[in-house]
Amino acid sequence: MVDNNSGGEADNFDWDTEDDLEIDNYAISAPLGLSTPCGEAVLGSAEAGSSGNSPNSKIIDHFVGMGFSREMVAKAIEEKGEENSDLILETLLEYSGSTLPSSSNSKLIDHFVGMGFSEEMVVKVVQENGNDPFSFPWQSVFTSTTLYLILFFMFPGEGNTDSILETLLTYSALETTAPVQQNPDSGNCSSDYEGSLLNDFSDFDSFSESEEIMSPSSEEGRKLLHLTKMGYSEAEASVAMERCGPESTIEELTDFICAAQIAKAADALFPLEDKPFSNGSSHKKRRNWGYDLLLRKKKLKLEKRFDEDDDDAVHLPNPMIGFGVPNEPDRINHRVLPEAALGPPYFYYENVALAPKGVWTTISRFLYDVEPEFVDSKFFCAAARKRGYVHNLPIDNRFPLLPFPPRTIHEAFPLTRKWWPSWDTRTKLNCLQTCIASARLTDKIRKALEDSDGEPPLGIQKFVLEQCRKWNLVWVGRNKVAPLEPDEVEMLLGFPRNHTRGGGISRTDRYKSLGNSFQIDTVAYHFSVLKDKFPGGINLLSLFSGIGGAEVALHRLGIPLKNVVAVEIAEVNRNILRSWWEQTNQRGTLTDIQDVQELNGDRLEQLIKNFGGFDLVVGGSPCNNLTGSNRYHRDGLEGKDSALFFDFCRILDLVKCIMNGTKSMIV
DNA sequence: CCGACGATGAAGATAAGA
DNA sequence: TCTTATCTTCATCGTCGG
Repeated sequence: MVDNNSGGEADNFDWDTEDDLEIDNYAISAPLGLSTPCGEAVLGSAEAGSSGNSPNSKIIDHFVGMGFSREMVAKAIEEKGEENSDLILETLLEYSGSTLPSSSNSKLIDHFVGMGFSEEMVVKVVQENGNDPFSFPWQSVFTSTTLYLILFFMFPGEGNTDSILETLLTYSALETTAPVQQNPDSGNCSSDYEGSLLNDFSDFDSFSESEEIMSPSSEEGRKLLHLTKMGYSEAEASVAMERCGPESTIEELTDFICAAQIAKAADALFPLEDKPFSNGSSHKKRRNWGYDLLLRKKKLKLEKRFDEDDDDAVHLPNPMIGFGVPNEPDRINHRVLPEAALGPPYFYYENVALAPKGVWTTISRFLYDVEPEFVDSKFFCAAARKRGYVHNLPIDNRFPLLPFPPRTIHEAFPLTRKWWPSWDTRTKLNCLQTCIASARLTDKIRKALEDSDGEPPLGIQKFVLEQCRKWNLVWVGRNKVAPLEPDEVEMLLGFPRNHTRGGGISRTDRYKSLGNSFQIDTVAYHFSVLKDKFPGGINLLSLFSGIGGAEVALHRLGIPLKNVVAVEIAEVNRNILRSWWEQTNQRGTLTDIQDVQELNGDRLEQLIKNFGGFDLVVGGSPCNNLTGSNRYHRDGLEGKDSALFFDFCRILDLVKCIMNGTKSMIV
């Protein structure tokens, strides 16, 4: 029931997220309550500067000293005059929708009070959970998606994302966007109260949805009233409504307000992030990135409706050759990239092509609106592998790795030819997955075939073919099919033989690591354009590097690897890459990092300072919540693992900011 | 605890047909 | 062009034996 209310009803309004200035302006100058006593640290508007010289600067300082933002104070004085300080204070409190800050309490408490929670309740929760933003009952305020994004990007590397997600999942059934109303009488939030609040929401939403003829002004007034009733200040509500448009729902508005509050609070709560940065603008961009992301996400949510009607959704090319593959006509040699997508660095993102609807639209939007290139690796080797690649590499003058790998099953496994029945007409294998067929299945197939002399009945043929396709079985004897051996998978994917063998890895893990990897020839074809550009070698940031598909592809192209930073969670995979690195006598340096969470701005800054910047950022984030093979948790990009895509975005964005900052300092 | 094994469909794209 | 049939899918979970 609750889910019905939080179904993300989206209305059409112009959400101009590209306007960084406007976003920054809002995040910095919007009246956000008393939650950020040091808010003036980020206040840099001309308005504030000029007010310092005015006669009332003393009184401004007085209120700023109390924890109000300078801009807010200036506004209050402008409205009420500077004579009556009580009136000004009252106005300021009205703006913030809060009570007086308690100077002895932590910033954390102030912040939540500023959000509309009763101080009593906040103190209680903070005492119970400690000053840990991850322990706060955020789920009562945001939808799980919004919450995830906010926590994820505002506090990178802080806390355990798994536990956040667990909490989110637990509460997702009770999802609500209602903030707990500040209630001086009760001071706590009973379930009855929440229920009535939710009813209010459903009433309101259905009302606004059905009554389209209603005049905008009265509807706006109604929403404003609703928001203020919920504990937000009038100023917050009106700014949110202005930004979200006249048809926005209460859900959108509350999320917007809270996101803005959190974005600002993050600055105040974690001054660590406020370290002086080489370039001011890039720093500012860094700070607001999570917020910007939230806006992008919201915009997308709204646009989905249009996409459904306008058929603007990403659709797959047939044949799936992307901008072109070797030995096929219809090649595209030129494209215009959005300006924001241009390097440095080059980036390259990969994931399964057949993801749930809307996923690739999201991926593309988050990666600077670059159109994905969908390629099936069956044009490069004997196995299918339908993947989407979003990258900003040039696409002219690509060349393939030589020699060409075997392109058909018979070329790849010549010894199986004599056992291949005429009614099995496969010439290509299906996608190489992470699991293989069981011995019992191949035994069952053998027995079914042995029952008949010569040509088996059509029913048996159909069953056997079905299983062969499903499990990628090959014929290795009379009536005998078998799954591929790990070294055969290595060969098909373009890895050196025994790449994943030994060193303590189990057979199951070999299949798993290989099944999750790049097809080298495909990726190398795309990377080939870099060879002329980096004759002296390349600095590579390899996220979710797995068994080192990107590294192997570059190496096979003859592009020297100077400095490689590989981020990979699985120890067996890190060992495989390290082992390959040593076996191939690499001259460069390989840096292991276990978790993408470790890669925050400071760490990246340090790495970039050491290497002079990354030339290429590669990543294929987990697909297990996207692939059709997943029976249980095909949850899309918000799934437990596939959400790591947003880490790719985060890190890529950081790299871009830091490198541009560094560059402008040098030049 | 680890590794092997078997059971567990739905969502879309694609092909075929009307 | 629209409907229908066919095909494919970087997987997860519980159990069991060691």
